[in-house]
Amino acid sequence: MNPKTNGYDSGVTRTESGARRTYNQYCGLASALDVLGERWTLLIIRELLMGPRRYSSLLADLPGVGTNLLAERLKSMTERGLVRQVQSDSGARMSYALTEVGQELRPMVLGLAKWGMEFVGPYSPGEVVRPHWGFLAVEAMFQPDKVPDRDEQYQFEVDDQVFHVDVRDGRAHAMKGPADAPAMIATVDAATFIEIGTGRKTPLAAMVTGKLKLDGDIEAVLRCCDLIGLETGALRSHATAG
Amino acid sequence: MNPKTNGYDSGVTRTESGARRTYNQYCGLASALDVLGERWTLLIIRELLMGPRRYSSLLADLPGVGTNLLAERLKSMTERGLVRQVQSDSGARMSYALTEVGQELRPMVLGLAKWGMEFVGPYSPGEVVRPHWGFLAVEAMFQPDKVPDRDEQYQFEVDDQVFHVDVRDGRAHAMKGPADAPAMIATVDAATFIEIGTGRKTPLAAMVTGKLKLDGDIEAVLRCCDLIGLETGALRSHATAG
DNA sequence: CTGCATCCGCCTCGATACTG
DNA sequence: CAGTATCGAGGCGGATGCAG
Repeated sequence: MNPKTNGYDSGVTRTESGARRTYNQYCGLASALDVLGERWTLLIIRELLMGPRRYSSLLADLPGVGTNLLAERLKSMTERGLVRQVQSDSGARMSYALTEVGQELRPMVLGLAKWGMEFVGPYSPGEVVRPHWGFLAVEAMFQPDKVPDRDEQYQFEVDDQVFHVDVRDGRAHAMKGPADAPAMIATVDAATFIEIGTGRKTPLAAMVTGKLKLDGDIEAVLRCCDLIGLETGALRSHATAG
Repeated sequence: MNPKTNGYDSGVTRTESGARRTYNQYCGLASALDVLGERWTLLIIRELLMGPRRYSSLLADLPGVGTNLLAERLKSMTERGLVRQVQSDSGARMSYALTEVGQELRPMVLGLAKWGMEFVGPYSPGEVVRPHWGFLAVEAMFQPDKVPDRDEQYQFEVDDQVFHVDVRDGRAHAMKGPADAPAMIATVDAATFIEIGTGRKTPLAAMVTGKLKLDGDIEAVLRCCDLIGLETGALRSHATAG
């Protein structure tokens, strides 16, 4: 509409001390991306969504980040109120935790994680996998309209990490740690777990190759698969056949 | 062997033709960010969420992007199946439109836009504003539990753009173009509209300074404000007083 | 050892010029 | 109008330094 003389400054805003690249747009999404859009930021938030983490722990689970960049991102996120430093439970060392504002990103992060499942290819050695990412994957895959009627728990043991899904009053929640009385226990390695989540591998196929072990009531297994949107046709017929 | 080039770089995957920086993580979010995380990509999707757009139109509404980068992003998004080229309604020229996969990003984009509202400061001349961003702002601000009982329409005229909210059967939808029978018409400039959305300015304050004009039933205005989460206390008392 | 800060090479980005 | 080509600047990644 206007010619190019509408007085903007080329999309880059610069200050004396910290040069920071902003979109310079008066818009909620642009402002959100000014905060979150730089490299690694949302992955750091993904890590912190599962609880407070130490600097070195973040560094270990985000290979390639570079220590200076991680420190700079954490500082920036702290200044903007997404992250705060908290006392680590064991000792006087500090951990980083999400603030309320940071926690508000959970639904969007989960939505992006689910959306991105479609772009996850077959697992290739050399790619980084962490078992606790399966926790978020399960949370992202919840089908709100498929929550079982009965209250029960499903436990997942992914590599060395244990978490469970708690179904209660028609709602499902993902929780860290073991369940009190799991109706089903799935034991699996992290890569296979993600691979099943993407739909590239069915639970049955993973069981056949020995990558996945399922203990407990077969009906509970099927309800759990329905809850997280996994295909159960082959598994169902296999169960009745076996 | 050169010690700097031994092995492979973690975090960077390189192919012969197009070098592309990926997180190299077997995770849905990381894959999503490999697709969406580069600069300008999500802002291009924001533009396309409101309908097909021409190349030059995108360029005009994304100042600072640089033509090469816009072309490269559109090509990449087309290859990945987020975007496709469609026939423009007027003439044989091509426009860019979101595919089904691209449309699936709407809730996450709206969520981020709403979240980012908190980081939008007061409007400073020099920042870019576009009236159609108000369309997305309204969509992002919908309070699903505050949809009015009665079916009605609210029309918004932001600079030269007209859109409306259609309330029907307990659901609200944002639509392009004028309403059939609007119960309320708001006329406002784009900057003020976003400023109200962020909560930095109340509708009443904007009316007093002449930036916002509200026509129609005062009760409809109040219902509309409730629907999009705007503070109505002062407006309500002002209406009864006047 | 943890939690950063500094330095350096490279790749992405942004602006301009240019072409069909 | 719809891009492609080019080039300088700076963000990013990796290695290293250093204080507590």
